[in-house]
Amino acid sequence: MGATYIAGLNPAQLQAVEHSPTIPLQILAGPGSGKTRVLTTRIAHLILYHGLQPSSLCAVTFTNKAAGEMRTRLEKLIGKGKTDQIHMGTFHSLCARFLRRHADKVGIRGNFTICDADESKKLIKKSLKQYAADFDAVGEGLPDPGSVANKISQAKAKGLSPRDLLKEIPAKSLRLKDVTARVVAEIYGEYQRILRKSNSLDFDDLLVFGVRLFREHTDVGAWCKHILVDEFQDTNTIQYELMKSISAASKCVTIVGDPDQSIYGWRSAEIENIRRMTQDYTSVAQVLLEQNYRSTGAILAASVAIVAEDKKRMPKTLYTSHPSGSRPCLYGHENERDEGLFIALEIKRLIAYTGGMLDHNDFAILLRYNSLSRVLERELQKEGVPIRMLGGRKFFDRIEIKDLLAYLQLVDNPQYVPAFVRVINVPARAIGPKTVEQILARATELRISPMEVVQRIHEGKMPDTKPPVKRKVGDFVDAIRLLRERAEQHCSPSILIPKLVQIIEYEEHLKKTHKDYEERILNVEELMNFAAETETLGSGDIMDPDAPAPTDDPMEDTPLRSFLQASMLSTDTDTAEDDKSPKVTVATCHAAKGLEWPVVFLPAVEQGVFPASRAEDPEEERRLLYVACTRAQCYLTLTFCEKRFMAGVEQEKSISPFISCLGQRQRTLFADTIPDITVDERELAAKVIGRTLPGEAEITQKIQAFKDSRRKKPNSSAQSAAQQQDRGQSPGELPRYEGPAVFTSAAAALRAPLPTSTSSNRPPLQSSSNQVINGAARAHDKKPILSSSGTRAEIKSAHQEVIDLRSPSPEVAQPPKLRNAGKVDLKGKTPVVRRIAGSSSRAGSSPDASIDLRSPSPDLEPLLRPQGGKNLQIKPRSGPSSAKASSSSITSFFSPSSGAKPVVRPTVPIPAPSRRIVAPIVAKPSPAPSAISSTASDEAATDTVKPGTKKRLGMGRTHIGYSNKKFKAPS
DNA sequence: TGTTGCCAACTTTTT
DNA sequence: GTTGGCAACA
Repeated sequence: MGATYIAGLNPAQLQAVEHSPTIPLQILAGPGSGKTRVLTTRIAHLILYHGLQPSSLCAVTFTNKAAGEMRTRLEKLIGKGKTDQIHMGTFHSLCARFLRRHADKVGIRGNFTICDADESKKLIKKSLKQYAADFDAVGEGLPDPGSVANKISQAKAKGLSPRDLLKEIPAKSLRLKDVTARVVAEIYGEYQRILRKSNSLDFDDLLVFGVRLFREHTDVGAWCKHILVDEFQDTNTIQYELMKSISAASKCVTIVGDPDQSIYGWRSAEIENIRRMTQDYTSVAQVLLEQNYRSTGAILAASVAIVAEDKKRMPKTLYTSHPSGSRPCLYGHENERDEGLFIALEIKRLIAYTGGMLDHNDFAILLRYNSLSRVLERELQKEGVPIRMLGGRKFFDRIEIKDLLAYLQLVDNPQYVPAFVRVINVPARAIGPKTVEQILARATELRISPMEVVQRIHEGKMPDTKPPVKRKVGDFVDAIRLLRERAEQHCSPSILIPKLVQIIEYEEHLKKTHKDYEERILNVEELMNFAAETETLGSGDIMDPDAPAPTDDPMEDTPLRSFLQASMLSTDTDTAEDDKSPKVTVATCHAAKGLEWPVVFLPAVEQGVFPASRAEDPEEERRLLYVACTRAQCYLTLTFCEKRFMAGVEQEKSISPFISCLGQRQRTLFADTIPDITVDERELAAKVIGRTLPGEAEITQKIQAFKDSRRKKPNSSAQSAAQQQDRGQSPGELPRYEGPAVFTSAAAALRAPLPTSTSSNRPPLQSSSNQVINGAARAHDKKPILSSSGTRAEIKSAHQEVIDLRSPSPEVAQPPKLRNAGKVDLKGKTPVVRRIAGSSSRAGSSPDASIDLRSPSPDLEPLLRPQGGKNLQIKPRSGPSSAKASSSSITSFFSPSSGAKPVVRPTVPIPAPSRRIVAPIVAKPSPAPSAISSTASDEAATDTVKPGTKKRLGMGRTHIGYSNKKFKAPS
């Protein structure tokens, strides 16, 4: 059938799209294999070809962002009208939608408030205090409320009730484990009671009640003729149950997933669900998408090598039609500052050497966890590399935002206790914790909400209240009442919020209580923008478009409620950013799922980070690294440090076992030098990402400009000379910096047993256009070409000048002494002033508000950060022989048998290599054997959002506080 | 009751 | 390097 929307699909993709709508289907899709495209095309096909009503389809994604992306694509395929009718969203948002409508069927009210993780943790913490004695009895302190919250969440994800938990615990046991389990079960019960009393559901409850709703009231899900689930490998038990109950009538399911990319086990995701589905549904078909359209062969090879070390993994064949390209770079640094600087300079270098074909939007730095971003951000800022932080609910977690939302929540749902507690004394009304406790106790006693209590006090209906309290709560009660009247007239939040801010004089409150009030006021404004945006998006996005629902509850589906729900269920990743200037994305590996960038950096590929020291499942960590690596299209750089500050302590680090276990292959899969961006290399990159290079003249000019900028660093020569002498070096001498990648790989190679399988040991440097990476080719695959022999890596003599500029680390390595000295001088006993993130360049920021002592003035800057000067021209590094010669000394240093604490560096300094191993480059990749023209398929298969193009990232807002530090690029 | 300052603990990932 | 909790004071 020659429908245009299926043009350009490869055979496997086509098979998935055209698969019978009545037979359950599993699409197992490797990274970059076009799964989102297949999913959306299948939806279009179900509607356009099979004639299914859009409103009879349910499409579930893992994040709002993915849902948005799917929506955009579908609108292009089938138009906005049809797209809007599809039930689309995350499991959570779908449940929320249906629960609003059918709340009464599961014993809740339609105006329930979604309790966020923060508030539930507070509730749990409060409950936990009552159990101090229990833990005292076993000689322990109270456990972390977060861990209790986690356990409760896990129980819910498995569909277990408090009673179910209690059943598993031996009665009267005094073992810590059992005491904890018992307390958790009891707190779980109490927590649920509080939530019910507050007319509130937490994230997990949305699913729990959702399952209950669909399972017990089959009519609620009767519309569903086909359900499609994305990222199925990350569904947990309750989500699986939800899928099952929604599809109970039709039994028609399509899932897309990749067991290799299962990274949410910690959130109770069950890879097992894939197998389970084949049992629960009859005659489930499987289609494998194994052609990668995203990455170069070398990147895919290295990524697959990492994940293939998981022996329990189902082996599969991934191949790419892209050429091999340069190998991912594995680069070591002395510390995280050097690492950050290296990344900053490498970003600049790649932009220059591609003549600006790449801009900042094309770069991502993916971190194992957020706190790794701190040093990195600073170094990037110093080098003027603009970044955006991606992910988290940072915006909605801000004090000022939570305060305002709490007011609105209270307006919508007066029973919601967490909001009441939060804002009863905001702005300060002299109602302290004691009074609040009394009000709460009163509420419990009278079986009414605390809001009702203060209303009665205010109205004088509560006789035994002391007069001051009556006076104090007056403003509060009036404010809420006024807002409620407006809300009842369906007044939109974008009007309500300014009104609220005005009547509680919130800006004045911020000025009084926060030094950085300006930022916070801007955040408040941003909240208004967000409100306006949700309104224009239309309620169809929030509320169920199906069944226009003339219910008896006049409060249902108010703009306010839609807004609150959107606030609770969205991450700021989903929301717009108004600053469209190109920025480097910094994100966690988890948040990067489903995204891709031409260039990806992966800092801290170290033991204790990959895998994270607290990680429970190392294989999941391995997969996480795999997911991160496979985000890269052209260039991938893994870095690690010898030393890193963690939790305020400097720790010796070694390279991640996920890399070192590769043994010999580490050297064939990864380069220990940064890629040499030759003309060929540039062209290859342009082809992979489907762009056109600027002319060579322009490129040459950009390169020259970059070189000049590295040479002419103001104030640098004197400073760096001083710096060098400080380190006992004479000016002009190469600082002691040894490319640790060399010695680590050497050490690792000797430590790890050699791989036995010859096929897996094959160097990935083949010049075929179609490359089998791992495992055997399947029958239905296009026959990939395998270059016959393990091609010897071509050794190119380095282009000296490029090397000089390309190796930024030595001349800019931080002398710790000097840095510390600077720190002490500046900070000393000076009281710490809260940092105002990003405000320094903002016009109108009041100069006396606060001073950021941590980012010194330009005059001090050179002292703290010596830059490479012209007297620091880098000598050619010595050749491979010397690197080899010194490997033995390093080996002993890294040898696990040497029990002594490792010294920072080997006694014999190892010069970094000038040897450059460059993967053979295919100038013109031949078309894939089976007839898909690479241009068509390239375009066809993009299954991800290109950062910076149409995607909207981050709440482009002034972020304050920990890990919210956004800075502007110095102009 | 509000404010300040110090100390300690904590840093995995998210709907 | 940041944040929250707690104690001491206004």
